[in-house]
Amino acid sequence: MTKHRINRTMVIETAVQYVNQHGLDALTLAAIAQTLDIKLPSLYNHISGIDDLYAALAAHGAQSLYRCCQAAAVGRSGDEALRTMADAYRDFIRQNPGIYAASLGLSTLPNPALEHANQDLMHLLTRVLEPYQLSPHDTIHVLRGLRSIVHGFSTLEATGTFALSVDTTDSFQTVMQWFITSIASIPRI
Amino acid sequence: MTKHRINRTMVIETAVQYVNQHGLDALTLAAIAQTLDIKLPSLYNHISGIDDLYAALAAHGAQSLYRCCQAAAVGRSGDEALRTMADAYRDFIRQNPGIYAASLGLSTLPNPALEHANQDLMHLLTRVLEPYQLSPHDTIHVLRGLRSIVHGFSTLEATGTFALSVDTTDSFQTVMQWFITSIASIPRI
DNA sequence: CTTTTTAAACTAATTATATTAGTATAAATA
DNA sequence: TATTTATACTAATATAATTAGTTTAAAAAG
Repeated sequence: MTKHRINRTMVIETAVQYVNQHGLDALTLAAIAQTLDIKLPSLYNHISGIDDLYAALAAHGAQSLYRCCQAAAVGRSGDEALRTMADAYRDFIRQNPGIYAASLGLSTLPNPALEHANQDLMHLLTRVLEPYQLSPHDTIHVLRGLRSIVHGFSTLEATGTFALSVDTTDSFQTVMQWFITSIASIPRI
Repeated sequence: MTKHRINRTMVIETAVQYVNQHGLDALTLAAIAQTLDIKLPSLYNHISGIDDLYAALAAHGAQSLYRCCQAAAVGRSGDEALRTMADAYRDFIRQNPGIYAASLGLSTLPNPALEHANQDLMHLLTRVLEPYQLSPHDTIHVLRGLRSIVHGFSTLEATGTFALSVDTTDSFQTVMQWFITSIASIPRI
């Protein structure tokens, strides 16, 4: 009789698939155990509990999002880089709603891997903003504005807040273009 | 021996206080029952279950938010009205994080009262945008942009995503001013 | 190759939460 | 005053997370 030989990576990968298909709120250890064809308590050989799993999903999500944005920025600069990264960020949320929700890290526990990935993303955005020669102060404002628009638009879109009358991609790109134009008109140092 | 004579309004009000203090995720029927000094199953005389309570909180939150924004717009117009409403929206989220989270209505169940309150808010914003004489199409883009910025900024702020280096109110008002300036520069009909 | 150790599965039991069923009683009404 | 109704209760069930303790297959040591 063969043992299952599950490992931590398999548990997390299974949970990633699960939350993207069924939503973060639907995540239960019972569901993950059943998918892996083991009994629920056996999961505790690989994770220390459901909070550990949440933390792993959060870090995984933030790292995936970072790589996604990084890939979008390769070989581009200025307005075009910002547009492409914004589209990539939104697409990531559309295709990975559960993992993105996890990456917002509702838990109050410290999560170094999550924080590191978030910092990587901030550094990437900061580098893309360099050609605009903004003051450090204005750079922070722009970073916060960018993230607010992309995060806000995508989550409202995901929760079905927007009516169906007008194409959401059209709205998103229009709003992004307004913001990018605003950046260009900020007084330089 | 006196009976407690709880009613539905008291249950919902208790839950409102509770989620704003402890977060939406911490809401349990046991906690509400204990606060009201009754046994848990007695709550079922006033609500049909926890999903009913979630729905009631969502409607309550959206209605409160609407009244908040409405009050902020009284006696103001144009850029000033937009600025004041945006500040009111953000302040509402800061002061009522649990109820705002509930109003985003993660549940997939239909919630007429919630949808009605959301429509009221959209109509209010649409009226405030009238002086800008935008096309219906552009009005939709602006509404979605406004909501994305305010919602996105406030939720990222609430989850502690922003570093502490620069005052968040400064960032918020700066980003809002950029957006309002963008609206003014949209070609008219 | 055999023995020992370790990792990872298991069963069983506990706690917390939501829910339902059925009962008792205070308050409102006829 | 008698009846009805609303609202509280106790008791029991289902699902979920967790812990304790046991078994066994795989890996490592001899």
